[in-house]
Amino acid sequence: MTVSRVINNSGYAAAAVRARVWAAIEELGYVPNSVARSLRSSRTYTLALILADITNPFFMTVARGVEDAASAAGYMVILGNSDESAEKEHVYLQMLLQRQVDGILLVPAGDPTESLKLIQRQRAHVVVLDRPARGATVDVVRCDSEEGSFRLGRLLIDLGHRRFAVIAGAEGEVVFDGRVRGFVSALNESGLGDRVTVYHGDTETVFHGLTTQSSGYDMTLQALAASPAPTAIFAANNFHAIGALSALRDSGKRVPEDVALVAFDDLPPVFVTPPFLTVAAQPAYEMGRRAAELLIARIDALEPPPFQETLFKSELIVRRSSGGPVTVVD
Amino acid sequence: MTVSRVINNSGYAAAAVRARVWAAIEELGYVPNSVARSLRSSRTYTLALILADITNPFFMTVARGVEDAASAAGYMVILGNSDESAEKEHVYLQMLLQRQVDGILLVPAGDPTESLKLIQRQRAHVVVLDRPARGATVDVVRCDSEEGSFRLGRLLIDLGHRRFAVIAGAEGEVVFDGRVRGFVSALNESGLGDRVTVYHGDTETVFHGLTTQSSGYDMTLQALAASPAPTAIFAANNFHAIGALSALRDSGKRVPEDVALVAFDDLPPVFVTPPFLTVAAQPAYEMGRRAAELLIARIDALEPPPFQETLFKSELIVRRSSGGPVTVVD
DNA sequence: TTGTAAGCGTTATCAC
DNA sequence: GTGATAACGCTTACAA
Repeated sequence: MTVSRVINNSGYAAAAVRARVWAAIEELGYVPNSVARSLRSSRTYTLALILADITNPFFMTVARGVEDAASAAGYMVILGNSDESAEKEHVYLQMLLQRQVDGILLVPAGDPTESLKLIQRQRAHVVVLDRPARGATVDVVRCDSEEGSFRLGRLLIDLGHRRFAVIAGAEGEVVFDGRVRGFVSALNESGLGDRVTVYHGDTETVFHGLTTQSSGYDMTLQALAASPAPTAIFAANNFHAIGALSALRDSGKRVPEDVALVAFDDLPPVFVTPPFLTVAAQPAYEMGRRAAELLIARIDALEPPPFQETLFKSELIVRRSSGGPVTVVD
Repeated sequence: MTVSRVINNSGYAAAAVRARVWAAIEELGYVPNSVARSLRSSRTYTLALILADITNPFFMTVARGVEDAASAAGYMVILGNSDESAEKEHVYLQMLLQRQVDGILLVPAGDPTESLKLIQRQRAHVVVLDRPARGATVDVVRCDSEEGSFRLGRLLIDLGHRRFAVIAGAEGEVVFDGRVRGFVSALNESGLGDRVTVYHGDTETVFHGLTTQSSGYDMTLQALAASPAPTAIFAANNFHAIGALSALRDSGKRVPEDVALVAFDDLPPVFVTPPFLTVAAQPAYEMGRRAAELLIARIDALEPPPFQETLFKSELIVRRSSGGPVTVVD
């Protein structure tokens, strides 16, 4: 007991005793057992981060933000890749709740209600990351994709484009839906709603690096074959954009001279030389950090603060791929 | 007790009782507490992965391999970024050992002996990843950088190059040293050892995305200013390579027509379109997976298998940046 | 200022 | 087949 008090620096302990305790700790190489501590205190100082795939540069950056915030507050982070499978997510959740993690940062694979119910029944804390959680009572940290996509649409319109293609993931995926909606509503607002064709990948291609990329490739070829062909393409995420770039190159189209290309989601600047794509970039690191901070604040809070949705704005980064003003005869 | 037996499917339990137990579990939403279980069994089914920076595409891929192997075996993974700081590594280690993780996958920031001593004193298991652990009794999983770099050197020689620059991280960093050594020894073998200048970044630039990139940029400018100027450059990692590409572009040099460029470490294909760099690529995913499998095998082993070093070969991927045969008058 | 008792939720052991 | 008992290592509450 005295040792416990010394280690935790709580309660009384004579200076002499304290010194002796530390000496003994040093000599014996004693390491406190946090498992026992957790059992007693029902606090593990452990968070979990469930995301689609750490291999996606967006999530990788989010993860770094989460980890930084967590470790600054003395928490550790367990990582899980759901691969956009609600079932995998469910399995992770089970394991995590058994482990009594203090909180979970969840990028939900599908409809989050089931998962949230599970989590909240165990009285664990959650923050939903990157995606909306309609009608649920949780903290949400995400980026306003709709608004970012809207601005990309406006940009293309202002440059003079009048024929558009959108290449996106499966219909019904919240994230893609928001992006498509934002882009299209910019067109609608200018009375160009009938000048756009939206291509959807299948459910397999949701955010999976190579898969999504090749799906982006295929859809771009389709779009280019249409008549009249689009003069501008909006790729709903970075993998799609890369696939689109390949397809355009293979079709002998120059970007941006022949076809303009804009995308949602930036690639970290280290990877692309020179940065080329015009994008609406999500503040991935900040999102991760904020989500973790929010979660920790909720965990530490004596009385639960009201739930809130933190909506980041994406940053419009205009680079070469969107090109300059064009004159479209149509 | 009976409940415990039913849940773990161990020992006797009448079918009727078992059914009643499961029914009750369902009804009450009972979730077993693995913290208590761990306290009792001194097994947490948790691994830790300490790496330099998850934001590095190499480590990100390693992490995915680790996570896949771990979750397949029922383990969870705690992630830690050391940022190449031995001190941060030490802090993580302390926390992890307190948490009684079953095993640690360590990409050591500096000399690993201290860390290994710490880990082994707690009777936790370790696998050292990506870097050698000279003279230590541990499992090591890494890639033979020296051999891969050697082959890149040979490639350039065979193409006819006779003036080389090497841009690398700080001298004394094991990883860079190996790569430089491999490359230079290829030159030595052909009597070209005096035709190479090796540039070293400072210790700040070890594997940190933007920092390393800009250091690669600077070193490349230096190399190009030398007289006679190199006709081929070897970048010791992917960030250096990207910095080199920028510097070459900004200097008006075409790659590979004016200067050939090869690099160690590939970038995942999603990041680069079209794949352009000639590289010695490490099998990052496989390395992570294998390391985790090895660690788990050791944890589960009744009697400890002998320690082993698993040395992967890097794959030589010849792409455009190395160019075709050249005739160097020198 | 220090130490005793009890309990956190499991499971190994052994009686019933 | 089932259940009582103790123990894993810690901390809260209270007694000395």
